[in-house]
Formats: sequence, C-alpha cells, structure tokens
Amino acid sequence: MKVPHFLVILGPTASGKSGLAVKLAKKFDGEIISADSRQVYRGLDIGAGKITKREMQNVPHYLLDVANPKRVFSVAQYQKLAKQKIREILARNKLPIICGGTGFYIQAVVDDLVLPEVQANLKLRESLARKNPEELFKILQKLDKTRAQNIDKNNPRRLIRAIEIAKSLGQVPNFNKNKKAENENKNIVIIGLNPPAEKLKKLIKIRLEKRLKSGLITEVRNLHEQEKLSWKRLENLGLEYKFVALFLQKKIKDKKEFTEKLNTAIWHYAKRQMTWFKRDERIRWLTEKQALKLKLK
RNA sequence: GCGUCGGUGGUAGAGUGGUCAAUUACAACAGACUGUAAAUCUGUCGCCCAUUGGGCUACGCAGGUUCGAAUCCUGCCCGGCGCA
Repeated sequence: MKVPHFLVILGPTASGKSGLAVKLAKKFDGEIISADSRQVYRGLDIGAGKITKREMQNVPHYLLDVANPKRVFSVAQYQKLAKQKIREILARNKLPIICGGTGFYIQAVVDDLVLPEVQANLKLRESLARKNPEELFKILQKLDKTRAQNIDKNNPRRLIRAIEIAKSLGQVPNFNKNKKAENENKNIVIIGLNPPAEKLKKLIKIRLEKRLKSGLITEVRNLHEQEKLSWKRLENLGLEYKFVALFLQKKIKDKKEFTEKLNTAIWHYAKRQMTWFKRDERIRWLTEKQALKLKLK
C-alpha cells in the first residue's frame, strides 16, 4: 500500500482503537490526532476514556485537553485544529494518524467539509428551545427555503442550528461536493475496527467496571464541585457524565440501575457510531491482528 | 381457611363486552445526520403470506354466557394484602 497522506483508525467505543493507534504509530513512525468529541475537554479523563501518559508510550498525541469543558466545542473548531496538526506532522515527515470514534469529526477532516463559522448564540437558542418543531420549521422556512426542504422537520436541535446559521449568514451554505471528489484522489487509508456485537457488549461492560473502580464517580463529582460544571452541562456531555451526574443528584438512586442504564446507553451509542460508519465504503474493516500486518511503502 | 386485590406481548404497565394484535414507556432491531454529534431525530417490533390487504395464534389454565370476551360468570392454579 502506498504511504498515505494520513491514516485513520475508527470504530465504535471500546473496540480497541487507541491501543492499535499506538502500535501503528510505532510501526510507521506516526503521531496521533484524537478524533473524539469528549476527549477534547480538559478534565474529562476517565469518563471519556482518555489515553494515559503511560499508554501513549511516548507517541505524541494531539487534540486532547484543548477545550474548556464549560464551553461547547464544535466540529468546525475541531476541523481547523486537526488540519493544522496534520500539516505540522507531515512537515516533520511523520505519519499523521487520526484515531477516534466521532464519525462527524472524522468526516469533517477526511472530506474537508465546508463548515459555516457561525458561533453558538445561546440567547437565541434559549428562546427557540421553547418552541415546538412545527413552529421552528416555519421560522426556518421563512429564512432559508432550501435548507427547510431537506432538513429533518422533527429534529429541534437541527432546526435551531439551521435558524441560527440562516440568521447570521442569510442561508445555510452547502457542502462543497467538489472538494469531496477532490479528496477521493488524496491517499487516505481508513481502518475500521468492529468486534462482533456480543464481544463488544462484553468489552463495554468490563470497561465500565474498570472506570468505576478507578474513580469515575469522583471525577464527575469534582467536575461539578471544583470545576463548577453544572449538572445540566454534565448531563449534556452524555454517557458516563450524564449518568453519574444523575446518580449523584439521586435522580437515579439504585447503583445497579445506574450501571445497567449506563451500559445500555453506551451500547446504543456504539450502534449509532456503526450506522454512521457503515455507509462509508472507503473504510477497510479489519481485526487488530490484520491491521498490524499492514505494510506501507 | 375466609375475605380481598391482582395475573396482559422480552420487561414495566394501560385497557374492563365490539372500533384490540391490544395505548404508552423501556429493551431489541434497523436507519438519518449541512455541523451541540457521547448530542439530536426517524422507522419496525405476535406468527404466516401480501402492494393496499388477508389468514392464524394470543391477555394465568379449563369451561360457560353472548351474534361477539383481554374485558362478564364458574371452577382451578399462582402472587400481594387484610382477618383468622
């Protein structure tokens, strides 16, 4: 296989991406760029499954801890930073390895999506949040007919963001399709890891137990008490952060119920990740063993 | 033992003579994704064929009433509560 412009390692949560990335980085003299929408935040460690210094084995890792967890980080920001890191790594004659489970972030980089730089308007969002989808849709229709035509009418979050963008830019810009075509020529190797469902379920379960033992609950409590992250914010961060926050608030009282619900939620997440990945035919689905046998020249 | 309330689809739990293969939620499965993505949203969900539609088996078990029963009656089995 030709030496790629960069390498991507993706897969559902708990599929073993981080470990593989380190091994491949050592083999190919690479450096790793995380593609994870939660690991970008400072202080989200155990719950987000951030790789430890020790696990990094001296392989440089980027785009971890680059954002304040109080503020919402966006794909647009991610894309900008990731592209910059890729350039830097290439300039050093090393192989950039993008590794993560946030499909959208990965796509933003791989296909170089055109993302409107419209910042979150919290006041606008708050006032729009009170409206139902039908009302939101009507507002969007007035602002941007094109976007209204292909948007999911039932999805308030999308509707609100579309309105936000339309208000600021007049309309929601299109993806740059040409860019995507151009990218087909770029040599990008995408490796997907996808253990069988039953195995993945087990991996998720074991990993959660491990996280609980290594202080997950304390981490979330500290984020709330010391870092002053509101419960609402923690709930919004999802999965571990959401369910531990609910548990600490006693909205879920039973520890067993808490574990079960969280496990299910993580499983649901893994499945959502897979539906996203499945449609990308460029992904080469391999086992870790197969991936380690890859040769680049 | 008597009294009483209840036993409904994988689970919880509505339904109390027809419009019920059975509200809803969860789980399960599939999917979307113009940018808050660990979020947000959608579809399917008894079985068998079918394009609308049709057939079959189902609401603890066995009988009965009725044109018609998850729904009413009788007996039995099982569980909660009360009194003994």
